[in-house]
Amino acid sequence: MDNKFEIIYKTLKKEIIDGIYNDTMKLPTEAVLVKRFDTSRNTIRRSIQCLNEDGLVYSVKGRGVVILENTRVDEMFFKMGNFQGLKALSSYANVKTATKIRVFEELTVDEKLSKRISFPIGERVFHADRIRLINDRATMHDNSYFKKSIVKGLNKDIAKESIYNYINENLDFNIAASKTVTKVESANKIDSEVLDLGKNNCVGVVENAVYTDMGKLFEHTTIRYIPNEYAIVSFNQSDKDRVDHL
Amino acid sequence: MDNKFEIIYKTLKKEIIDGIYNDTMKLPTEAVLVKRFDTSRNTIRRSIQCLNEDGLVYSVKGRGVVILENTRVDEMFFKMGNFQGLKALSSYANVKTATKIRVFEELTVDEKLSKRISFPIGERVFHADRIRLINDRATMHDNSYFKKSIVKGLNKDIAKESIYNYINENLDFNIAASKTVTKVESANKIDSEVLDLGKNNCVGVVENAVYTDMGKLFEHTTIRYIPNEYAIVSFNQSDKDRVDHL
DNA sequence: GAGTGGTCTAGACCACGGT
DNA sequence: CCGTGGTCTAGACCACTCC
Repeated sequence: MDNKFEIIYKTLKKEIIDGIYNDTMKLPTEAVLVKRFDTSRNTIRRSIQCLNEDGLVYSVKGRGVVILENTRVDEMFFKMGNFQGLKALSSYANVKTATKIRVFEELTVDEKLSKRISFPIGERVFHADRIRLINDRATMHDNSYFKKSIVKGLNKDIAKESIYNYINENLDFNIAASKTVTKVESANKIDSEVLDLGKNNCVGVVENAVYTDMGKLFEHTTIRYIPNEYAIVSFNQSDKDRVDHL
Repeated sequence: MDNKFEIIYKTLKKEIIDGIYNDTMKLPTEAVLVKRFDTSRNTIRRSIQCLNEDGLVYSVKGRGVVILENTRVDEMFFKMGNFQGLKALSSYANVKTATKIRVFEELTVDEKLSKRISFPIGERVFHADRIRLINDRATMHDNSYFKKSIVKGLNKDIAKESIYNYINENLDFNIAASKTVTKVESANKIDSEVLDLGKNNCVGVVENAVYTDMGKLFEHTTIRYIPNEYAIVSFNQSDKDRVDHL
């Protein structure tokens, strides 16, 4: 799985991290890279685009491809694909995780639920309400709905382990993308009951809508998690022109 | 500023939102679009890439470009460029905003500060500590550091208004990108003093490192904000292959 | 004006999905 | 097998930065 543009991307990435361009803080010009890698300009540009998405470089017309200074933030950098994008602030070493199932049931989406999770009224769904324990502390509370028509054969045992493993290994679709809303809210009665909040009376909330590669929304999960344990990292660019006007 | 690929992008975006493709939930094939817009395939692919970045479509090799189902999340969708990416949950209508300056000073980065904000030791910086009021409520506390060598001539009056307007109108660089860490933390003593937390004892925290288009880190801001008022929205894709191994 | 990245063209071949 | 998107080439012209 190593395309030409990926090889070039990885090569340049390593060189940037190793500090080879620290004198100029710029990449060589596209023309130079074309010659060096004996490839076309489009392929070079594709590689540079990858570096850009990583937050390593930024291109300016007429000036060149500038290398962005490093920050402490980079130490925490990662890509978030789904709810696991919530990276534990504590190191992963010596972490004991477990899942406790509060509810696992099958039900039909009514009007109220439909408004909340954007599934059509009448859709049959699996509802899984789970607590995530880290080192015996209840740090996360996941409330998930899966479309039965897509995630066939889901059951309590699978929910206790990894639903995503089950999908990857047994079902005929792939997970393509997700849309996420992140908030901070006052803790409600359930939060204080099921999460180890300690003295804290607020939670982080992530609402996550997940899509199959057929374009179908198949999962909606609301995660409520305790403070001081998780972080989300992202890289953002001033959209040079395009504006969102949905 | 309307390139060909942008025109096509906007056209297709409108058609998707208008539901023209709702029967198949797929875009026409690239070949069809090439003919329709009388352009090259690369340009069509560029337009589709824009739609993809908006979270509207997802391409699958051999199958086509699938349109993603809509969700309630889309109602809140927006691009976050810097700290303003914290979108107020309350509507923007009838909102009175104000800024109160707690501290404005010039200082030199020492070792402790350097570790926190990734500016080199000895760098001269402006330090602005500001409270954002929305409808007379203290909802956000910004603690910002700007490199003096880059943001020349910053002063208290400018900090009271918009530093970004000042940069755009008076300085010779542009803002390129930012890296962000988002967390939830227990409120500290200062938080309870300066923010209208009410009964809440936690805050949302955004750490933001901002870059010029010369690749220079020039601003570090830590925003601490009250619960229940702000949300961050994002679109994420399963990186088909590329993995981050910095 | 010289050099740089941004847009665009018109092809080619490959890998995967569905029939 | 055919149709689809993914990769890649080898050019062209334009817009911007910087000297």
